[in-house]
Amino acid sequence: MSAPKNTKYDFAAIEAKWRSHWLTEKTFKAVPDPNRPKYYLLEMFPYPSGRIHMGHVRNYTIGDVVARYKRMKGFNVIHPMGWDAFGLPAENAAIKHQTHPAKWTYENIEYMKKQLQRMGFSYDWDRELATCNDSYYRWEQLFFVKLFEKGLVYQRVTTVNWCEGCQTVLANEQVIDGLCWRCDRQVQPRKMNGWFFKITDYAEELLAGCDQLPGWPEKVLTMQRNWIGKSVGVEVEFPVEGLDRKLAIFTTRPDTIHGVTFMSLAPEHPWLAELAAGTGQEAEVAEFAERIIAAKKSQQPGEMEKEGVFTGRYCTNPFTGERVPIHVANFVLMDYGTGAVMAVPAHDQRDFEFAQKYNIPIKVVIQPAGRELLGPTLTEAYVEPGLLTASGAFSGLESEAAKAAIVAHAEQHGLGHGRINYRLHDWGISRQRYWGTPIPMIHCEKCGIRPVPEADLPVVLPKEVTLDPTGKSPLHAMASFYQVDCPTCGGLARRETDTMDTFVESSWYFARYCCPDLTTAPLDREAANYWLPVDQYIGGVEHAILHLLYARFFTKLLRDLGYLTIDEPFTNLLTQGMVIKDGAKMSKSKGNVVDPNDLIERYGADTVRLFSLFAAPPEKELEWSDQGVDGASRFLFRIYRFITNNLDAINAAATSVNPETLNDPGRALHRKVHQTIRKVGSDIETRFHFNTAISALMELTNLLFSLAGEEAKETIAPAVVREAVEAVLLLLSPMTPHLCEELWQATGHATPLGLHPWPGFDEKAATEDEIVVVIQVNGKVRGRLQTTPGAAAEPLQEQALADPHVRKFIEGKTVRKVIMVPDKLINIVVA
RNA sequence: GCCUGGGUGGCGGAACUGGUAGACGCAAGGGACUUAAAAUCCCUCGACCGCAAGGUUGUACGAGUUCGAUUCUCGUCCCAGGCACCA
Repeated sequence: MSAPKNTKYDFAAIEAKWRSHWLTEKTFKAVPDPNRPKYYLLEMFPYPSGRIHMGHVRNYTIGDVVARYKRMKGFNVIHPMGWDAFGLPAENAAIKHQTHPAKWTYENIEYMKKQLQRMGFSYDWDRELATCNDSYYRWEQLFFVKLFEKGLVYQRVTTVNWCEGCQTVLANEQVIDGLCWRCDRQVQPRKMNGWFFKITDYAEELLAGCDQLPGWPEKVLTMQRNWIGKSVGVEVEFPVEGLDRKLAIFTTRPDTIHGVTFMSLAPEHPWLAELAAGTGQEAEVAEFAERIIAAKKSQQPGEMEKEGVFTGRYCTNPFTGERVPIHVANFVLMDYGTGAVMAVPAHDQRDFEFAQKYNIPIKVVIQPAGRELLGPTLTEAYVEPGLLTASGAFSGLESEAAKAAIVAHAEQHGLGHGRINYRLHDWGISRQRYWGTPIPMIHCEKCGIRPVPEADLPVVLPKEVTLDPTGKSPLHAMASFYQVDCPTCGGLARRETDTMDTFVESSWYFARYCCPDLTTAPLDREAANYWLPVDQYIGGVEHAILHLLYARFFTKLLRDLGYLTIDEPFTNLLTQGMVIKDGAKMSKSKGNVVDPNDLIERYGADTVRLFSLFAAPPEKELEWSDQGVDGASRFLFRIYRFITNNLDAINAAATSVNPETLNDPGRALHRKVHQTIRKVGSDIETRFHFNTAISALMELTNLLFSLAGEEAKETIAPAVVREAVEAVLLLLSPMTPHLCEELWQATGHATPLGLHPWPGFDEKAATEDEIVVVIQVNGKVRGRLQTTPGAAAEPLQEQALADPHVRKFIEGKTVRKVIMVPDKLINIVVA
């Protein structure tokens, strides 16, 4: 193998060779081995949308480097890949192209799998799974039935988020700014029957767990904490005048309860008509509520002006006995707390604005230190803590103490009780579409809702269907599917025709990878105990709430069903940044999309991998640059050329270096080799900064080429050159595995690099024997001294003071002190 | 409005724990090789002053702490992401 000076290497041939080698040899097959430490590396699996995009390339390249690195470090690495294969795009594409979602999906999987293999990712393909396969989703149905029996799954009618475009319901997490997360259409409230997972039962544990995840980015944890939205407060009941009813409100500010001057109810509050009845306000209240509810359907939520109407009825403040008028207000939410709010205009900005608009009294009950507030002169609500005033027996207490005292009082006198509220709602998982996991439930008129008996599972999604162009699920009208016998009474019953949210599949796939082919149970205890939890999870931040919260929740569910023993699925999380081009996210509409296929074709997979690692640290955005790719490609060509042009010398060289016998350039290269091994290892290990690891390797090769290339002035020991070449190949191999394997083989190695141990470094060899110490005068660099590490301070200091250039800056001034930082600098302070 | 991040050359980005700011790469300019181009190789490259040695200045802006600040503290401005009538 020898190459003319300037040729490029045949990356297509080299990559094809190693690609098929890895596949046929099953180099990356993961087998449990109790004697070796395991390492579970996982990247978020893709939706098989057709072809991979640059985001996948980046995500999976980062993961692959870590997987390969950990393997070389001696870990038993599991690195699986699969397909998040249920979902709407398949159904929509099938409708559009007159095909079947399964056909579309499996064809995409086949194509994308080839693409991933072309990138050289070190997956154990024997563990591949697709969630649309009944061998996968059948277990999900089993979980569903078991959870139903435990009361963690239930059905109810509620107002849901309906997307007309997708013809289905969305979870709260899937509604972004009032728009559908997938098609950007305005979401509408609609009353519907649906299935829910009781995630709120786990709210507290999910929240507390955030403190047990030091390997997660703080940003993601903050987002999850906010989403769960815990607030501690009290529920108090206000008796309604003239009706045998008590109006319940939730508040986190019981300390302000003596300042209540009105009540506000949500427009959806079920008591409105009853409250207004007989007061003369009936028509106005009904009309107002209707108008506001209608407005919510078409308008994006946002800050709107506070508005309301008096219901004509009063209730009584149980603490003061005061009469409190009840209003309907547009800013009160029905689905948080009780849908009714006690209004304290002096200490809540919303209530303040409302009270001003409708001339409702403002009663100050909290006074700040050092000034006195008066209701009529307030310009905004005072929301900070302070001392209670005009609050009966509680006057004079500090707000925090007053909260506790007032809650205690309420509980003692039966006026209310302490309560914790969460912003998090139960997870609605019913989807009215076809391409998903059938919900294994049966509706019987006589027996009610019955789960499909375990022996009858799975409920297979029927393949022979004709899709309706509107998106309406064919299951709803498919008698052969929905007509079943009731498992309890045997009478005619109706099978549930909704399917599950696809986030259910992605909530436990990481566990199924431990035993993807097991047919007798969803999970193999032993395998799961060995491999789980995932040591490192890598994916986009866009899943910070949705997928990552659901997966944490499901892990706890499966633990409580006895399938898993872990509490948290992912020990460490890396959220990689987006790939952008010309400052914007790649998108068809902007026309700035880069197709990985074209790049692989033109530069080879190794170059594409190298550039995506080099251009930015993983958590930051990556600005794609065509010229940058050229640079990465040049670097690999230079390595190839150097090694092939010097192959005979390298192969003839001794395999160990004797530092004693080296000349200066030889020692310099030897030192650089060991410094580079140290730096690349720590850059990958401690912070995934592949960009600096690569730049260190570039420095090493630059030195190697200048000292041992054709322009070199002095010849250096071939053993050092060999050492340098081997270090470059080993250190670079997780990033550009094909080329490195090829050159590794060419330099006479029989075992593949992928299974070779990561090189160690010699601290002594890495130590500089000459260093430069900077001389500063008043913090400004005025000179430099060459010395050896650990040189004595005194003579150095003298040398510094004697330096002719330095003298110019000291002359005529007194030296106040001299600061010495060993092996770094000398700062002479003069005045 | 609130909560996170972040602001360093023409560009992507380096700088460990407060110690030589700008590693590495890209672009640009100059040169070598070539009939020519591509490729490759060599040199220069924050700004200002200077023939040079060298000096001044410079990490969004303004203060502060320190012998010394991109790094720590306070204030201001700007950008990105998340949440947003949650009582």
